[in-house]
Amino acid sequence: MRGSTIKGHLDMLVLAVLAAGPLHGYAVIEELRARSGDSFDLPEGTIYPVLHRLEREGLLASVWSEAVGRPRRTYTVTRAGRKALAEQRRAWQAFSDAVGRVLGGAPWPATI
Amino acid sequence: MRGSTIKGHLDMLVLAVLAAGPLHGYAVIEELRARSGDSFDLPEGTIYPVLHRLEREGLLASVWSEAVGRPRRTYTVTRAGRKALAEQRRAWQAFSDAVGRVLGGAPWPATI
DNA sequence: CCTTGAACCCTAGCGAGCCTAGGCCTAGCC
DNA sequence: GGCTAGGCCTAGGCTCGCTAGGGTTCAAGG
Repeated sequence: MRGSTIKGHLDMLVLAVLAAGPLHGYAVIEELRARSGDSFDLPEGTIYPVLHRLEREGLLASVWSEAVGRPRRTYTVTRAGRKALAEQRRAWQAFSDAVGRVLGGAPWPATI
Repeated sequence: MRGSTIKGHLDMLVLAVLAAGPLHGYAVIEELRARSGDSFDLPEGTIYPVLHRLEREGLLASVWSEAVGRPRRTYTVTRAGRKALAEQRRAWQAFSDAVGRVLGGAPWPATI
């Protein structure tokens, strides 16, 4: 999954894995890779800025923990974050459905 | 559908509507809007550059026609365009499935 | 007649956002 | 000592959709 097919949906993906439980940044990358079945193999330079932005926007909160000398920053989804995630899931569904209709060639959704 | 959720998938969408039959640029916009159920309402400044690029890449071919004084450029999908579309459909399916797995929370696809 | 709006075409440049490419630290193994 | 894996970070590049502007003809309305 190269070339940024992901564009515009990354926030949702990060929020989704963190909604299942707090993780530190590096673990978010591994979790995304695992859940997607190796489809999403994102570089650190992609994830860290997203985490920082989401925290700045109040959708994530972070705490520093000390694990055997190594400092880690663990992120948790805030209440606002869960709300945003729910909204983004809806948007994804709408987008995905719309793409499906265009690809399917049907001018109107088959299921009304 | 604002904010470029579409990013990275627009080529596929344009190829898809043109694969159903030749259209001119303006009609591509209307067809995308119609098929998506008003989800994709793209400005001309988005579509025209894409059409030009796809033609430059050999995925589309165009002819100028004269319709009652108004010149039109009608686009057709080339053989290479159909091949690219097929590939992009596969990529979309893979992407969409991967997103589904991440959102679903399953580390492995439920349907093997 | 003149304006408005729809149907068509086009392009320069902005801006959001992902990624490349670098940098830093500790722990553990050879 | 050197190397890898686990962890953190950021400046800047590049891609690409979109904004904002430009043009034309035709039909309708004032």
